[in-house]
Amino acid sequence: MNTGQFAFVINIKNDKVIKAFGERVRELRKEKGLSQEDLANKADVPLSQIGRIERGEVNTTISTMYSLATALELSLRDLFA
Amino acid sequence: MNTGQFAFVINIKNDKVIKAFGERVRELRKEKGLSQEDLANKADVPLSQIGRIERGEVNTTISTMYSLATALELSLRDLFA
DNA sequence: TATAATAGACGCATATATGCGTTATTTTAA
DNA sequence: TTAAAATAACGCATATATGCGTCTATTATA
Repeated sequence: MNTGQFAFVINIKNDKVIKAFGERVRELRKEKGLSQEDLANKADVPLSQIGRIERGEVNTTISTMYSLATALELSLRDLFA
Repeated sequence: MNTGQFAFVINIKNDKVIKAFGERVRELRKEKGLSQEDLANKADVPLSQIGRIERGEVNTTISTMYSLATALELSLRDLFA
């Protein structure tokens, strides 16, 4: 009958770090008074990607991190608490 | 006749940051007196990947960066000069 | 030298980040 | 409560990071 519920969990490795990074980006973005769209435009990173990053859904690359840091007027170092 | 030479350049975006990161990893690894293989084992990152990272050939993810930082007994923050 | 240790350089498969677009949901303000 | 703004959540294509293995080249040491 197959009426059950299903859940899938993928990509567990260092998952807490990824979540924490997303929260940090969100926090920094708000401190600067930017919307996700503002940040997307400034950093030249797609809006949908900003969302995925902040929700901790993706394992962001250093290149994207650098684009975000620059848009937030921070050093790469300061992206990390 | 097509006897010329060809060269391909890919993935230019933030390329200097990627190079600088590789150099930083190499420097920190040597400071700790570790071979690439030592670091690969400690961080549970494939040896070939350590090489690619140090040579600036790959756009490393935060998850891998965290594994490296931990193996080097550093914070993620300190992976950046 | 030679030998070992280390690093570089491939090739290949798989997983997934990115990039772009669209629609739904939630939040904020009027 | 309604409209607008912001964010979430999809779908899909493409590029590429990772993971694993193997082989070559370089460097250090006996």
